[in-house]
Amino acid sequence: MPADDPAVRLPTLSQVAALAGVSLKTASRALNSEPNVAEETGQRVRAAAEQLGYRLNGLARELRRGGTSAMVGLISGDLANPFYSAVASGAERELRRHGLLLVTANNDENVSQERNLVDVFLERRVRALLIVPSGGGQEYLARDDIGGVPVVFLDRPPQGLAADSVLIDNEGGARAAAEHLLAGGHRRIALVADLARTASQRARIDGFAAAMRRAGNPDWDRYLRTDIHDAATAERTISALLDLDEPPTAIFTTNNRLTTGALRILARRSRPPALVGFDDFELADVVGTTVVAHDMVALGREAARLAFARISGHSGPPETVVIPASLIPRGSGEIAP
Amino acid sequence: MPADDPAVRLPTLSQVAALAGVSLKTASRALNSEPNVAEETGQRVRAAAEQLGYRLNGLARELRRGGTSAMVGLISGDLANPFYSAVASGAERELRRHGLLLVTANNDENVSQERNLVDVFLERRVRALLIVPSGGGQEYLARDDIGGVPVVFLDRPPQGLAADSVLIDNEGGARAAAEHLLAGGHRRIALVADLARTASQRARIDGFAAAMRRAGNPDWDRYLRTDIHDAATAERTISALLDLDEPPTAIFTTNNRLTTGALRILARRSRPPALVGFDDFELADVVGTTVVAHDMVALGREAARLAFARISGHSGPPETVVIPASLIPRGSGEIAP
DNA sequence: GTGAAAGCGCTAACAC
DNA sequence: GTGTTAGCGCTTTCAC
Repeated sequence: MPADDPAVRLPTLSQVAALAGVSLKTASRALNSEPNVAEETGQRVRAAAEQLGYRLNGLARELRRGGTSAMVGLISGDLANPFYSAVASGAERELRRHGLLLVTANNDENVSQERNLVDVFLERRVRALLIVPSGGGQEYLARDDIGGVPVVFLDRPPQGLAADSVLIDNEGGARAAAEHLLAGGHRRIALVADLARTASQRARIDGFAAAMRRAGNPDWDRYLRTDIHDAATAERTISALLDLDEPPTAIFTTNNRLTTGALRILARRSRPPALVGFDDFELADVVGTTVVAHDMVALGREAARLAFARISGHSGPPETVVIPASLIPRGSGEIAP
Repeated sequence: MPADDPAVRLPTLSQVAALAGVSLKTASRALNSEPNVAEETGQRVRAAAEQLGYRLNGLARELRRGGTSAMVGLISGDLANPFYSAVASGAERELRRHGLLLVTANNDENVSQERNLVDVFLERRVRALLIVPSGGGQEYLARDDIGGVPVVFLDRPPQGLAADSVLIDNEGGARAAAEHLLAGGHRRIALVADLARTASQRARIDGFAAAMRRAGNPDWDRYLRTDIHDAATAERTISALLDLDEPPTAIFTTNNRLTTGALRILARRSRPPALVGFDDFELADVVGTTVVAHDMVALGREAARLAFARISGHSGPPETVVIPASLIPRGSGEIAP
């Protein structure tokens, strides 16, 4: 039996109507529990639908209702990264409460791929777009150019565009990390950061730098390393830092991937430096890693909430929700210089 | 400007055609690069589309082409669990290669919720369903009842139904864990397992049990604990095991969540028992945890591949792909009794 | 090479 | 309370 055997084609509403001996519209009314259907008629229609195994064709409904679907698109980095999957989890749960479906796509941290995905999603007539931008300007997402589809930015603010966004308090979190290490007596503190072109990394670097300057620690940037994007590079970078003549006595890593790399290196050292990492992670409590934590599931949830408000017709100026970030001491950040 | 302002409605093909001064069908042909369009005409149509910011309405196309969409649905547990998000990541990447989109939904580990989601997905006319079943029978997914939509089962085989599936070598992996601990001289080995009603947990339990019996270790089930579903219960269960008069000298946990719970408890013990966990996890190398590892991204990828084959018309009997599971010694599993 | 007409499956508007 | 007609935006047939 070939896969496109017409015998397995799903029944349509008019087949249900025919079986029930009513008109198309009456069947529609009955199945959508609209008013003005006799109890007995409704009964008969539902029985016919049941018997045929009828399922509404959502495509047809949505086309008729205005060419818009029940889907919300999420464009982010790889879901294999726990940061993005937590966001997806929070968004999906919130959307499901409103009968909306989450469609995910991986931008491969690549701007042109991201633009492609936006086009793909718009063609599928998503109701809203949630984007963790991988960089670059987002002017092309101007409201009028995308048919008025609401867009919410996650983790990084939009560039060249005003739109709803949900951000982490990157600057505050990084400042807290710096102040914690300074208070612990550290002066030679290394900052190991990811791609400096992303706004979130920049904010973390800036927050850290501000705290350092305020503490009268001006040449801290001897130990500044940015654009470290993968774990292997992080490991090499940190090894090199520790092999300096005057090695840092503490390290601040600005995301979970870099923190993981750091842990691999520090585990092999007999007298490791202090470590604070941005982003909490599974087992951080077991390993005893001090982190700047924030609720990533909440980030996704809030983004979905903003999107739903817009879908429901809420207008008004763009809103920004800030997710707090706070330091959790667990040992690694409390090692003395 | 209200959100439903008609001014922001996306332009349609006939508007493009009108602007280009050609018929609807010619515009369609030009934009789909079909043959029999004069070079100059195509030029004009593309210019008009560009000028209006035209985007194809995928809903309409798919309705006309037979009521089937470009989406593949994935129903699994919470994406916040790295197991499921790795599966989603692998599936999404593979589907994207074929122009398909992944729609995810969380079954909350709940059978009736899962049936709901299947209905929702079928209404949206997904091209295929990928399911990590949360339990129960799947007779309702019989091919003819769901309009011939291909279904692929992940991690757990279908019940009451023959269908494609991608499984982990649960039994072999569990056996390897048991044999490793036995070879290390352990006899009192605890088995801490999740919900025994799921086939994957059952296979892990069975593989372990078989190895125990073969080793002449018949009353091993003194230390058998099943239906431990959350980390807190796992922690309590393991604490209780270690407080027995004759405590186990080794523990085998049958998934990543339980392993995490075990690590929390063992970290506080001065002389911890040996530990082997099913499922690899981030930082397992840093923590030094011996695990039974398998490629979860590959699991998602293979499932997507099977689904795509069916979508492309491949018929034939159901296929089963088995993802190998192998033990990686990292220290915790090599502790002597 | 191009176009007119029909129709995918459904819902909205307006009869009766 | 029920039915008829039209049409969402597109592709398919068939004519020119």
